[in-house]
Amino acid sequence: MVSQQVSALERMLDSGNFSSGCPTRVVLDHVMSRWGVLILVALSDRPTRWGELRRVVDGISEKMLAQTLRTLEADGFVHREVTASIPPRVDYSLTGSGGELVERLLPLVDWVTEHAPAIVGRS
Amino acid sequence: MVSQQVSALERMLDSGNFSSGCPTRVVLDHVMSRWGVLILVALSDRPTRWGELRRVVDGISEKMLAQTLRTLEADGFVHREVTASIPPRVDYSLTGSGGELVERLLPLVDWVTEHAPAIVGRS
DNA sequence: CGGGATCCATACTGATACTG
DNA sequence: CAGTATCAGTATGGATCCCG
Repeated sequence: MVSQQVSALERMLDSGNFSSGCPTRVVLDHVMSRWGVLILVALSDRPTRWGELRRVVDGISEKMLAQTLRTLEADGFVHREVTASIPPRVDYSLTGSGGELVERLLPLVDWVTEHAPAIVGRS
Repeated sequence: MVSQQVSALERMLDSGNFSSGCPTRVVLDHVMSRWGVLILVALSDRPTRWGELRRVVDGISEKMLAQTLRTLEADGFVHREVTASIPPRVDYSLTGSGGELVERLLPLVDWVTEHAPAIVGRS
């Protein structure tokens, strides 16, 4: 099934969906942001600690890691669990909602991973 | 099938995949950009003209529309067809590669569209 | 170890004007 | 109609320092 019954274009035009500032656009901006995707994919396997995320998401600044995690937490995609110890420990994991989202994100990321070399190579 | 055989986290750590500046990251940034997603989804239905894209992708500036289209064209996801007439006419459509990509993009966008109101509502 | 606060550079936006 | 060019204002991201 390549297409959908009601075309995406129709839905974008009708009913104010996809209008600037609508809920869909807001969430899409969070999820599809440069770092949002990578963090969600990194969490798809298992709960991960702050420092581990920082290493695995190559190139992210501490600011953007914190900011993106807070946004994803506010959206209900990521759960933050603090263990009060010395040294302190914070684990991040996907919520049920986050899991559903990542389930739909991985096929896309996998496809890009597979085809990207050929694409960039010929630019 | 919620998960994959080899965890995404492992793949992010191993083999320099997902390292900053790698082809996957570059293409991902193009596709997952604020406007990239919306333009690709808008084109999923049928070839679309410049002016129509401008209207359907609410809030985009002419500058970003032109820039994003050029990037997606360079990546081989979008085809640009000029009809030399008066008035001039330019149609944009998905390439085969772009179609495969959008096929994996739509389930994600659909899921977000369905769940976004509840998410933003409780923030 | 897990952040918060701050400052600076860049990227994006919006408006306007101009072209083939 | 389908763009390109330019400029000024703003949002976003990165680097660094600091703290519990």
